[in-house]
Amino acid sequence: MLIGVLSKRTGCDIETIRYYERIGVMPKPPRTEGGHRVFSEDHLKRLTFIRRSRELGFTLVQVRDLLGLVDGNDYTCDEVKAITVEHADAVRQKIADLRKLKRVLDDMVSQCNRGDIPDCPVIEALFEERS
Amino acid sequence: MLIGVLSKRTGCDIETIRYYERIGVMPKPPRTEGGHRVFSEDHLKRLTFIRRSRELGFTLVQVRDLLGLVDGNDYTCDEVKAITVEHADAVRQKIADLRKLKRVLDDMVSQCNRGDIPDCPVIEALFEERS
DNA sequence: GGTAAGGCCTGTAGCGACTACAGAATCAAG
DNA sequence: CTTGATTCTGTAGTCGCTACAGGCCTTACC
Repeated sequence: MLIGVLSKRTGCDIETIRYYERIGVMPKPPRTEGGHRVFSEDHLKRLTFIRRSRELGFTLVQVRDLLGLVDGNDYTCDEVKAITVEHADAVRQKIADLRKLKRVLDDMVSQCNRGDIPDCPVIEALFEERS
Repeated sequence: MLIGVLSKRTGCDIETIRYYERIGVMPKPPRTEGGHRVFSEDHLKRLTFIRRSRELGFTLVQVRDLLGLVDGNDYTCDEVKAITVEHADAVRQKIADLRKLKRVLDDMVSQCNRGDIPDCPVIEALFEERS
């Protein structure tokens, strides 16, 4: 399977696949005589794992860690769980932050009902130091 | 006021202030004979505006747009509102995405109660293609 | 006036996770 | 054998900073 096929089957951009190889999360595949990469089903499986992890917001460092556990083949559920829980916590924190932000933005917008006159309350709010 | 003072009064890192000047969101300040930057209260006001906007998650491009309106001095409330509403929408979308994500992560973790044995359900889930 | 400590300067490179080329080589189909 | 699609390498760009290195300037104290 050439890189274009792998790309289509995983939904992962060709450039990104090559990038993953360059940084070492995907192994270097064998090549044709002309130098084109040839991928196997194992490669597909691994790339799917990476994509899925990224979709779930894991960083590439975390993906590398997870893959390290999988590759070592001696991982325990607890190790994996630890990485996942840590990530879930980070997501929870981010959601909380964004909600706070959203409230402030909505507040600002709600004061904005004066149509086309200047002296916008949003601008004034942005010149304030805190909230 | 030298850059260190401005930094302390705004909470904005010195390197960042210089970066803002480089990309043109902060104006080039006058200098001492020796070449040190000298800032005024206007600079402080502008930097506060930038910081606050960034804290609220506006991109620097949006900040530039907002500043453009302020600088032009002929902005209308509607123009500012449009930028803010657009941003608020993006934040709303991001929150929704993260919540979906969090549910998946929590689901995965909740299946993870087998202590120190291998065969982790999280890993298995990551090898799946969708959810 | 001398000196030492701190602050400031420029320029460059790095982060994360890609994305976007240019210009050349290779492959598959007809 | 030719054509057109695919793939190759290598480099540079994105965003919003951050982190140096190796200097110069300023200020306070003696």
